[in-house]
Amino acid sequence: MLTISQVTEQTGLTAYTLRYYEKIGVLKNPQRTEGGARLYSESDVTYIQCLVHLKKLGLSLEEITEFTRDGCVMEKIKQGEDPAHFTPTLSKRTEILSKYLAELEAKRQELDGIIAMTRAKLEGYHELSQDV
Amino acid sequence: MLTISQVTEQTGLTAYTLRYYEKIGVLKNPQRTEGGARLYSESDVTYIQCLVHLKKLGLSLEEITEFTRDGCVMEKIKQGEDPAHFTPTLSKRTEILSKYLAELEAKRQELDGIIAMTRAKLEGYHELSQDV
DNA sequence: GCTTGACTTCGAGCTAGCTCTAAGGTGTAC
DNA sequence: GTACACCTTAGAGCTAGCTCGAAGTCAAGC
Repeated sequence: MLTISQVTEQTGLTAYTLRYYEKIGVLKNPQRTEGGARLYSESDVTYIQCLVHLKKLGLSLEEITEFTRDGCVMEKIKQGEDPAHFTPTLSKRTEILSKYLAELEAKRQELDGIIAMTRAKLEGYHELSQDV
Repeated sequence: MLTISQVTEQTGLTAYTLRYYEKIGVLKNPQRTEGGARLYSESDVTYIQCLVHLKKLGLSLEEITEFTRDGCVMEKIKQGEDPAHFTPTLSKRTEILSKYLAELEAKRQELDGIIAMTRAKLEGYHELSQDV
């Protein structure tokens, strides 16, 4: 188990930000010491690192919460809770995830376009500096 | 030449936003009618559409301004201004663009990772719904 | 027991990026 | 000439996402 300052080192987020995320519900309440200090598990940290990745891709905290809430359910299933219990919502969750996947892939196409554009521009520069 | 409301249709930005971008220097001042109304050229619109793309990728307005300012110089060169005039700064500009390209490619790698993760999750769902 | 340092909460303050309101000007249609 | 749609400006207001300060608690070391 890690303290908040250890988590800041591993994730690049500040302690302020971690507490803020907790306050607004993006992070679930972590365990506490008897004295009340936060204790984060390895899986908490993994979750936070995933969150940071998604943020870098331009997703809002709200979108990330929606996105990863899904993952939590998957974990529950894997940890042995009866999947039949979830089956009614499973198709809905599949739908959400598929939608996200499509969005991510659109984003990637867009990104590829920009990359190609940038490359072309750079080549333009190269030609200029060689010809002149 | 297009009015501001025609530009909102073509770009998806509101008139408020377009004027705001102009105020903070993200967009250059467009032409005006005698009455003072803004008139946007086709190339203005192309520029704005590019801006919107970059925004979707999570770039800040500041980054976009830095990024696209570069393109303006390229256009000047192509329009016949003496490239020798620019040669001293050309290597600097190449450097900036290269840095951006590297960033974009890192972003793409990250995105690919997330896409793979999402696909794996979806497959997990599929197996569950078939097995149970 | 006292200092030190890392933790706590609460709430105020801050930046980016819009979004809107109010008050007024312009231009075309009837 | 007046109604109406559409434009203008300045500046206030708003949300997201932090960021910080103040005041206090707790555990370890001297």
